[in-house]
Amino acid sequence: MSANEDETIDGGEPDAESPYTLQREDGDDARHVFWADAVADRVEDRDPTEPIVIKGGISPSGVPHLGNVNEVMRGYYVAEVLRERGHDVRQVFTADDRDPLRKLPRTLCDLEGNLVDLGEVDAGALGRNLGSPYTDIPDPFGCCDSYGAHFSGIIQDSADAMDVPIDLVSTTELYTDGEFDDVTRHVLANQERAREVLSQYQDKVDEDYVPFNPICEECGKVTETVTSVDLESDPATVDYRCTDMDAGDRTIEGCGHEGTATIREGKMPWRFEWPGQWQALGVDFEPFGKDHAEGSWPSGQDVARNVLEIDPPVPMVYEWFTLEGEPFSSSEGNVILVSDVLELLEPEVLRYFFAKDPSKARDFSIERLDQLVDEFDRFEATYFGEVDASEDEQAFAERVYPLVVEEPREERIRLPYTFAAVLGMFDDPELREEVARKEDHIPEDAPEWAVEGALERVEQARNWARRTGNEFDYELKRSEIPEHDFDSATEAALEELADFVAEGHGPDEIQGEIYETAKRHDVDIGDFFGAGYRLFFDEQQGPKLGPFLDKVDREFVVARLRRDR
RNA sequence: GGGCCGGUAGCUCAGUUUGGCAGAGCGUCUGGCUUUUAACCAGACGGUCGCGUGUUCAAAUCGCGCCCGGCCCGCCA
Repeated sequence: MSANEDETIDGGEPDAESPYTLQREDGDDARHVFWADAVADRVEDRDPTEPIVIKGGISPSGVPHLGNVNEVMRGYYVAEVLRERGHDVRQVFTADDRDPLRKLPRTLCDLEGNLVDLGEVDAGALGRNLGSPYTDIPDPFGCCDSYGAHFSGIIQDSADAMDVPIDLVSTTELYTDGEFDDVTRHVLANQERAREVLSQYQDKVDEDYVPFNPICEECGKVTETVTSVDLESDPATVDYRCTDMDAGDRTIEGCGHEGTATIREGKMPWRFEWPGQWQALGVDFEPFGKDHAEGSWPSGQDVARNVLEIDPPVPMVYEWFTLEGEPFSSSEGNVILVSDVLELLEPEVLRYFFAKDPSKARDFSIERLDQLVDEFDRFEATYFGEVDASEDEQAFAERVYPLVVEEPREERIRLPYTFAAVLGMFDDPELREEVARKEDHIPEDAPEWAVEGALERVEQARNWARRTGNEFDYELKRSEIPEHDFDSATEAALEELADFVAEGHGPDEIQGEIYETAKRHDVDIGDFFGAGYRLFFDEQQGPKLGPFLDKVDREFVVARLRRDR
């Protein structure tokens, strides 16, 4: 915050601390190749008490897609850097599960991450719960304690799958367990101050605004009309009337009930709840998406300083990324979960993706996933000094690679991703290994664990090829011969090639014979290969044919070359 | 309309704080691997660094103006 010395703390003006932390490094700070080091410097500048607390959080409102993983991974790297520097760090993740359901999601997902249309669950039950906190709504899948618990659980699973230790904190529990008592009471005791501060950011804040929304004991909905506040009770209470609530383009009707709720039976509005979490949890750093940068953050840090009288955490805005060039949208089906991604690549590749500069907008593309994996492979090879790389690349790899993988091990083997995809056409693991060795992708003396690790990628790359249906998705057309139309010369050449294969030759001989046969019959070599790919894959291109024909059972190959079956 | 972030090769991205020859990988093309088809090797092609302008010996980098995309400026999170 030393870049802007002139911030005003007179209460009349919003403070001007920019959340674009990565753009505001001070001249006297060391220059870092890794953004998390710059953030860690800023955290240390606060002289934080241990453990240092790093937070992320989302509202468990529906399908937790890959974009939400920013909330976990960005904090994780800062946490790891601080741990490296000898600090005790706690990474918490709040499930903001006392938020009310404001509209019906069109798409949900089960615990395995399978997308499920709203129509396939009890949509009526969900509809009756509009306006109620996520933790009070029954799980539409019936497998968890509540709607909120269902989606929080998926977030926890995602973090586990990426090997990131988080303390998942339920915001509902912060209220019900009384951990929010002090901060809620403080805000209510300083209502006027609270109104004064927030009114600078929200026009709707007027004389009647009370920064607490009780849950109606009659209908269970979060409601907004508080008629009086009693701070003498313990816990404090509010009287309320259950009135209509605006929710986007529609209104959620209140039941009209008049009652009393304790401050454990409701919630603060987000603009206070967020800073309240900073205080109750002692947060030192929190990354957030760019949607918060010009709205919640300015008001949040103002509330922190001038209502709660605490220092807000070090902020960091991250850019959103897109999926195949389009925004994430579960209703449009443009969504992908961590569990989906981990069927396509290793966790460390995904961790690498989140180690890149958070201030850059990026696209995550399944179609071109091979580019990301290749980039990771190069990053890894750079760390081990196996490729020529620029100074910048080297410096980045040296600094970041150890944080991305569980343990740097030089003997690790990475099959090139597209090669692995092609190997996926063999179901037999031994065959995969044999071909990979033959093509020099596995060294003679490779340790067993490294070979196993390398072959795991075959399964993932095959999933990728199948999912995208791309040019690496070779499927041996075993059961039925593909449609074909060859001239007589080609047919004669195929006969001869069949005879050659029937005699029993090795992969290299078969490869050579393909050329020879084509030449003898005056068939264009490219066309002849094409005929082979047509017969076996119903494609125009394919894997190197000699070794392939050598691997598939001979009887079938001979018969197929003769077009017998 | 106002504020903020982003825009670098066909694609994915480094490089922008602290000005110093425009970079990498992939793709493409050419050649090689005593035979074009997952691989490998060598080379080539590929750029108005969104546009304009100012400062400077020197600008992708700094200033100003503009264009495009996104986010925020109601509510909610």
